[in-house]
Amino acid sequence: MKLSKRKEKILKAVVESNLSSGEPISSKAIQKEYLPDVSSATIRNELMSLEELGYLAHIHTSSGRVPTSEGYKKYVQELMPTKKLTTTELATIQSNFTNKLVNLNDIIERSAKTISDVANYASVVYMGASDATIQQIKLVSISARSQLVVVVTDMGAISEMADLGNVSEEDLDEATKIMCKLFVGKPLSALENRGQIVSSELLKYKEIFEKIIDTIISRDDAIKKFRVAGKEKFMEYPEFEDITKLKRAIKLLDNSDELLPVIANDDDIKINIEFGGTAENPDCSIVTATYKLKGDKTFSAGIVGPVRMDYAKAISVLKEVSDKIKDITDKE
Amino acid sequence: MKLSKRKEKILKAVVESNLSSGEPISSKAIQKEYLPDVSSATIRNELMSLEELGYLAHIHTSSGRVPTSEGYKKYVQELMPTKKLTTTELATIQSNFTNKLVNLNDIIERSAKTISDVANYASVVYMGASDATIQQIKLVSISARSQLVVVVTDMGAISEMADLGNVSEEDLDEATKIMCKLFVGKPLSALENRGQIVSSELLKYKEIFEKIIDTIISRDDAIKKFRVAGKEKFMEYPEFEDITKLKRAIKLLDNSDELLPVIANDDDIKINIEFGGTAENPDCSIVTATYKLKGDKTFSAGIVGPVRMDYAKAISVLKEVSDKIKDITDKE
DNA sequence: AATTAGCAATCTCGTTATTTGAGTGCTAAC
DNA sequence: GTTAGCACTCAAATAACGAGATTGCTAATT
Repeated sequence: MKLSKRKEKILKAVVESNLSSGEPISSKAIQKEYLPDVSSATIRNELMSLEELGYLAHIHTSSGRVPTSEGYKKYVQELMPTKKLTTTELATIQSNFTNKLVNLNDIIERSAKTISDVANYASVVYMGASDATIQQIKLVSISARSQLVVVVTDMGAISEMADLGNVSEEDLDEATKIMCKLFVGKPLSALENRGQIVSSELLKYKEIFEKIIDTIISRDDAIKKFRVAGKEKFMEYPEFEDITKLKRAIKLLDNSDELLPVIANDDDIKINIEFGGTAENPDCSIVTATYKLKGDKTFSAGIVGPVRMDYAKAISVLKEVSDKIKDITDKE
Repeated sequence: MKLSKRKEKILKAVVESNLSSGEPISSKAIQKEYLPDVSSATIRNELMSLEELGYLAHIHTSSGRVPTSEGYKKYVQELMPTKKLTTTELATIQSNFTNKLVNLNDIIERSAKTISDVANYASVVYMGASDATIQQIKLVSISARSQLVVVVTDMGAISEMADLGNVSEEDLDEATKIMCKLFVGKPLSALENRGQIVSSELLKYKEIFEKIIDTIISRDDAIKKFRVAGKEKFMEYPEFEDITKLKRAIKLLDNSDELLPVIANDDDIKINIEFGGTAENPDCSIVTATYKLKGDKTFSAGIVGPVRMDYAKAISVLKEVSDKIKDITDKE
């Protein structure tokens, strides 16, 4: 439903005041600071009406109004001015992405940290793919009984120590060659269907291959990478001074893999906001940005903060960082 | 100074009561629960004496006694019974170290997590060496313009993407061979003194080498590995309900590299306790265990919790985990 | 019909007083 | 050296009170 111009103005006033102060606002204060042309009584009438519509709430009979989650939603969707990041903030982001970042792990770590630092809320970043393509496999002998298995995919390199037993340098080279021949260019999931691979060459090194495949498959970060940053930011907001609320919020981030949309449907960046978070976590809001990258990869970043969040800034930061990621990954 | 048997009993009672309840204890309660044979008045006299000696303190005229840091220290050093871990706890630790853990990073991560989980306090683990010996260097071509540099040392493997420009497969192999010839068996720090290496073979690939060396040196985790776990455990203790204290404690862990003794002087495990932590952080106690591993490595693990900490358990956990580490690293 | 002024009613918050109860420290007796 | 007894101290809980802010309603005004 469409609100009257004046109702919009008032809702905007309540939200923005709450955003900066965290406190409820009174009709008188609205009049003084936002709408000097009408009386506080009129504003009071409008407030009552907005409350009936579900956008505002009352703590008790005689204290000012606060926006509900619905109110915040309305504000973000219809009333919020787009906020440009300051040059300082843009510079901070820029400086975090100037260094060469070729390693995917570094990229998501840096992203999470940057988002959290600039927005000043906790953040979580995900990058994943439905599958990854194997580009290289190398076996490096370390000591008599231990070897390093390196598998390079378009999702980055996994290196993992393996205990293959006593294998000669020649056998190792031979095994490497065979594995490359069989698997390079294939998807990582091909390793899992090992039963289907029948190869006379494979037979000789069967035991070794089994171990290597086990080693790789056990790495659940091979095609999915999560990173959380800035949990401690919650401590800066009075909403979370109550330690039980703080605990709840932190717990939310510990299960962050359920927080982000991990599949992008669109080439364009898609912003989603959960106002008042989940049912168990009504104190948090979650802003997420998701999009497709080259090669069937999904990038997804989220900001988790209080419902009283600077949504405009959160969105700007997510967009800015997402752009940087796009730049980096497109170059490859 | 040696305390009388009865004073010892009373100090023990105060500490143990405080340990479990967190509250001050009164003379009457001590009588009832710990020393039914003497009157509360006698106990009061002893309490006064113990207070004069600096082991106990008074919040105000009429509330029970709490141990001071000195009191805790005395307790731990002379009065504390050694506490065996329960079979469940031992099993938990065991299960965390059964899987093959060949990767050093995994070891310290697992150690930190295990310590934190079993002791129920925050933990920090360090493993480092004055230097690491290079065992292998490999360059793996990923795409036309990017390569993976793998350097294996006795401190684990570092793999890092590098942008060496357009290098042919043959040149890469050749460069690998030369680097191995020059550096395998040498300490990692040899890479830093690159100026001293004059080699005619090196000249051809000078640019590549420079880049590789930069890549490796920039990894400060090559010979020093830190891990913190369980920061959120602080939230479970009433001492840290006050959010400013919580912040202080978390900050302490963020600078955890200053927390642990990073040089072991002795082959035997050495336990150290800072009662009442540092000057800026009088609410925390820090229990550390340090010892030498094979090959000039130092292992150091710490537990950070409230002064009112279960020191017996903390020490047992650190010892148990340290033993596991010893087992693993000795096997190599 | 919309707006406004006026006012009673409501509720929070800070202050002050009062009480209660636990615990100590001292003294004198054992 | 130990203990009983008791005055004294202090924190924490409770109540009472007033000040201040804000609403919601009603009646007057535009």
